Amino acid sequence: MARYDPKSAEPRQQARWAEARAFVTPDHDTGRPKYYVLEMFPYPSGNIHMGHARNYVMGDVVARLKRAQGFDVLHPMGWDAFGMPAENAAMERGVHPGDWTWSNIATMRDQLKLLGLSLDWSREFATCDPTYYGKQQAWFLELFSRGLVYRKDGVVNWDPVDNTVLANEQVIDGRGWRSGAVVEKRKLNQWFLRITDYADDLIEGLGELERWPDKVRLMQENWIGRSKGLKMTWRWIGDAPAEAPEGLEVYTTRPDTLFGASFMGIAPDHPIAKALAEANPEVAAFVAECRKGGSSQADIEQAEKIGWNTGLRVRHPFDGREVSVWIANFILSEYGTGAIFGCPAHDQRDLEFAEKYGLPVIPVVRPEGAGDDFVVSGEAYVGPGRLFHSDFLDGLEIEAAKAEAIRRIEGMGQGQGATIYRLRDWGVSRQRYWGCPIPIIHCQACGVVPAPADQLPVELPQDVTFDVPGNPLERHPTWKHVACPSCGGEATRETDTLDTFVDSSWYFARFADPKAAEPINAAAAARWLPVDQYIGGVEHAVLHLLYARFISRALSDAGLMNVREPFAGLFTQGMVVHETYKTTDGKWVEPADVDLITEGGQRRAVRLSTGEALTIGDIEKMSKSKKNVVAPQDIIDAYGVDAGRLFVLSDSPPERDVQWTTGGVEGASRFVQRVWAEFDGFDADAPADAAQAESLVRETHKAIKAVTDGVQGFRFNAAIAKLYAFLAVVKAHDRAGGAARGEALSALARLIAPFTPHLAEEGWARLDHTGLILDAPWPEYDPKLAADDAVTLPIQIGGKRRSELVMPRGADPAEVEAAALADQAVQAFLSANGLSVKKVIVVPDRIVNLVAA
RNA sequence: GCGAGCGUGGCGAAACUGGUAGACGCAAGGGACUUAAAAUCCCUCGACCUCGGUCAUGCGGGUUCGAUCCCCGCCGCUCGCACCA
Repeated sequence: MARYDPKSAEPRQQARWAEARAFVTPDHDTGRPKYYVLEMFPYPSGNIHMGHARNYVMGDVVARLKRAQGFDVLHPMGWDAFGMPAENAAMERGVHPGDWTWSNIATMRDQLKLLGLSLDWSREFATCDPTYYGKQQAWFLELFSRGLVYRKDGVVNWDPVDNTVLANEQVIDGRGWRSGAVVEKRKLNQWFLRITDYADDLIEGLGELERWPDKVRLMQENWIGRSKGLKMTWRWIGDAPAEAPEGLEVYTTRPDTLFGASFMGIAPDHPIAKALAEANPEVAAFVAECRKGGSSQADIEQAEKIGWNTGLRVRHPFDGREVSVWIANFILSEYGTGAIFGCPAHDQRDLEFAEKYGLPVIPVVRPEGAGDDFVVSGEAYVGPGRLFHSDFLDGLEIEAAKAEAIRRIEGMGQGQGATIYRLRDWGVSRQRYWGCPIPIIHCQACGVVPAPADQLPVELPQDVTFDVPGNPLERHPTWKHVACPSCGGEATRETDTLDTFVDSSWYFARFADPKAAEPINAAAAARWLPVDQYIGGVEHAVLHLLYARFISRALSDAGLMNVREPFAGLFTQGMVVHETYKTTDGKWVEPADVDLITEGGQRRAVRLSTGEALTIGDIEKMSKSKKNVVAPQDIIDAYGVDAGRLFVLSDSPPERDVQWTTGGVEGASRFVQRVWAEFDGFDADAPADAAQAESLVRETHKAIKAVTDGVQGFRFNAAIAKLYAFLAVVKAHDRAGGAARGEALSALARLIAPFTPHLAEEGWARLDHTGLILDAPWPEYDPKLAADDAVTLPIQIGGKRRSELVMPRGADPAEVEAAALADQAVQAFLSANGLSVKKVIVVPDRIVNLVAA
């Protein structure tokens, strides 16, 4: 009996699949139901790492299961190939971004193929290919013609390291999501996509996404940040500032507290504040003071509220009081109208401000039971209650008071109920070379002119230089100079390129027919979309996943697509993490150079190359900087890809991080060997022991049920545990005979196939099945065959297990009760403790509980 | 601060709708085979003790015949958002 040799088996089976073109998805409708499995496509950084491997193996398990269950499965792969790292490589090494990217793709494609994934490589594309981004330009212009693309001067997030603009979604804790540099504010003329037009629709759509994690839906909802309130104007007392002749417009979600207003606040960069600053150096100095202080967590918590009394005054719309207008550092110009009315009694920030500047604090909502003497200090009252000190609102509950206040203000013509959003339009201009050129031409005479359809794709020039900072397209000698398509005069191309998140916001639709002349082949998209199961990291919860939902809506409204929700099911997988090791002088050491020793319950680490003792550090995401990386290639060389595939899924639930350990993958490898030993030792003519045969059939069907449920429910770790247990059962039934064992092994081969496809094929062939296990149907569960004749019922007394009872399945509860009461151990326990049975609970085929006293 | 999630052996974790807590794997210990080691196979493995029990799913309460699971209040960790009016 030979050991299983993955080194020969895995290439052999991969060659069989390739020869059969097994994963090429048919373009025509076969009458079978469709299933579209997609993993977030990779950025071609250079190498496939363990995180990629786990992600793609998960998708592969789903793809292989669905295929066996009779679906036509679309499972494509491509490359999110534009982006900064290619330009960094160009700057550091003088290599062209395109050459660097395509060479990485070639490497990673080969690495990916070693994983034995059931991918349809015939549909592969890279977003940096003009045949892809040209189509993107086509739909971009369609959205432009529909008014969803526009240009405006705006304050943007500027990443000083990457020298480019970032979308709000790409700024994390005040830093660039890629570079980690502190983001600056800059004023630039930028292209925007009107995602805010879809704010409501994007929120409504979340409700239907039942197969999305609640967490992601909630994150998107919070990101869009819809709030309902009142936009109203406060009329000036005295001369009106030129910037706001009608009055000061504010937004509030608490119109019920209007009678508690004690000051007005405007943002330091509100137009009125700006005008005042220009006229008065003292105001300018104050405004500059406000800009200090970062946006990190600590900065905000420590930042003191500061204000400047402008001397401007407005009149309260209800009681006619005079209210002074302050510039305040805690008011955001980008949210609402950039101005508020301050109600210190019921807003913590307003309270801190009012207490600092000695402004009145007027409570207007009091909790149940509080009297007219209810006062607020130190902590604003934000709980429920009824209105008081509020004239016509007195006695109303908060919601009713809000409605009444809005009705009155509307009646006075000083405002109306309004819904506002935190979501901003998506700034897509990037001052970079390695991206999709924005297909726009600027003409002195005609203004902004779209590139004509017959000039698409607007291709990137090849001859560019990276020896100086800035945008190579901008300084290219000829590229941007073109004739205006409209008047024929001298004109220049837009030199900004699109945010790479635009590239990934529609690629899933392109996979339906990647060679189509139009951006999206309507018939193919109708067949395949939406993606039935999408798998990727949770880090894209409000980036890629929100953009893709928006673009799908926009393209659908433009008639280019037919699915508004692109991803019917979403799964966010955890990372691969690994222990870290450090020398005493603080240098990281890679796991391959570490020996782990357990002595007297203590684990310690020793460096293999030098023998020195190492410190065992935290378990962290695999990263080059911490050197805690294990390359998929090395695992494949040492254990075979099936063992690696099995281990990344076996040790933790897929949504959680999995800790890579050598011991763990060795265990998986042992399992592979043991499974092979069972296949290899199979004798179809072995005589059968009837009882064992019957028992094995039962166990086989139980395993089919458990594994199928586990895989379908994304509980891969539990499914694999059942497979381990089933193998032990098969081994134990060594006298079950050729027929029963043949069936059990056939089921085992098919059940492990999604996880260890190469081993499964080898076993399938050894069991004398013809053809590929890929084409074999998923084993069918028969509940009748899985049912035990007898069940073991625990007997509890007062909720604690005291004995057990073996009864026929479906036994009459009265009989079970009688048998439980007659049980010797039960009788002994009762008499020893002087108890008698007061009540008997029988849960059929599960448990018996005796209530005794 | 707001929102969400999670706390189970030495470790990763199971337990599908409230019904025998700890499946499966790792580590550890013992044994078989071997001149020896590796590999492989078998056994043990939550804690405590009088070996029959007692206590155990972060802590304290509650509901229930019965709670890892449901409810209330704490504590801890992780993630997301954050001066959003």
